[in-house]
Amino acid sequence: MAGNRPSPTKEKAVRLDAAAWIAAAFDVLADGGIDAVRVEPLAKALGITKGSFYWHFADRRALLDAMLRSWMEGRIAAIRQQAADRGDPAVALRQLADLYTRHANVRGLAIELEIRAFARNDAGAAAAVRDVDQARLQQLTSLYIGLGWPRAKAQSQAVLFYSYLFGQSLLDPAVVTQAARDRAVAAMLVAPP
Amino acid sequence: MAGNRPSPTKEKAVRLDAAAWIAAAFDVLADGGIDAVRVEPLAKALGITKGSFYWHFADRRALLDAMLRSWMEGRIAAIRQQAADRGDPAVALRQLADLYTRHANVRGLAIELEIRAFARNDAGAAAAVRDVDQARLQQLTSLYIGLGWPRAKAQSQAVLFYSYLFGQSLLDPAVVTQAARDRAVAAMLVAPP
DNA sequence: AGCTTACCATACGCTTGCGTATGTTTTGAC
DNA sequence: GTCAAAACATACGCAAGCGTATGGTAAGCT
Repeated sequence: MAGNRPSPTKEKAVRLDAAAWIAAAFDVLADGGIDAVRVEPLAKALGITKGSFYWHFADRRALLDAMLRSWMEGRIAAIRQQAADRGDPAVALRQLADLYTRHANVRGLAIELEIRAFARNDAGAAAAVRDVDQARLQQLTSLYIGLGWPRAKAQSQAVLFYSYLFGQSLLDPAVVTQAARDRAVAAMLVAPP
Repeated sequence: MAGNRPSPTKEKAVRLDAAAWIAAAFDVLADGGIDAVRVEPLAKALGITKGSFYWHFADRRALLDAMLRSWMEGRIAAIRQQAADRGDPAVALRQLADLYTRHANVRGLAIELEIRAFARNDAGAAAAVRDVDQARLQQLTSLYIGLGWPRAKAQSQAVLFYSYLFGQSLLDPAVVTQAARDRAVAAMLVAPP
């Protein structure tokens, strides 16, 4: 026949690797949740068939595990990155608070929340979340210690800070004013006792 | 044949109503998430066929909506109940904190978290969650006002308190000591400024 | 050029779950 | 007891997705 060549417009017959599948999977995860990341719809979204998928992955579970590993390593790398920067602990805490309370990084937050939802019913996801939480809480604790807090209180304050950021991200933006959010953050960034 | 009467042991051919279906649906919701509440498995768990289900409900969505309505009305009724009690605001806050941070009401918390996860991808669920949050935040604000806080600070403190409870409930119990949780709660129950 | 390997397409069988259609049985009113 | 309505059973068609099997094509090596 005539017009049925592999690239009708401009796509030059892209060959995909596992990373491309994972990236696409994170896209549908961000809006749709873990149950939306299915291989056939994913293949359709990528303009390819699932023959490719089962070349790169053993099965659907392998993709999910790869996503969890990728997410975990990314988060922990980000922490090490930030820990290495060694700026003022106060501004570091404020930056973190702003990142989560002022709707920057919407996609990252969506992914995080979906993974946490997944973790409620999946041991592997729960392990990944646990490790990330542990690393972040350690980081936050050391920040509070850097501000002059005694160890025990720095730890509980880190728990408070961290828990608040996630809890608040679960609330509908309409029910809480930005001013209330800011005051709540300010209440957690008080001077050490 | 011989032993094939409708009730082999003691079940006396229970007739179900919509409420029974909803109750069973909350059970599988609590562990399994919203995608686990499917009509055929639900029927099997109830020892009945889906012929019953489609008598009581138009379709699966109708069940989900009924669950959301039931959950929302229950939560708001609980708030009114507690608001009517009119005890000491301090003990009321402490009771709430204990309820969420000391693993009482595991099932209720699981349901709540799953509904919140559902709300991320469903407008109806989001509306229910929003209404409940609004009512609870109002209640918490009035409690803080009862403690002597000025209105604006009472509001942001309520946001802090409420967000913390949920954020902390997302954390793996293993990464946070109970002592840290208790200290975090204590930090939110300080005297008014 | 020929061969191999990586990557993708196609086609199939299978399971799960939705919703519908059409029987049966149970229950309460009379 | 009769009858109508309520509650459930049974059986079907259908679609979505998983995983497999197998064939085809493009790249690189030699």
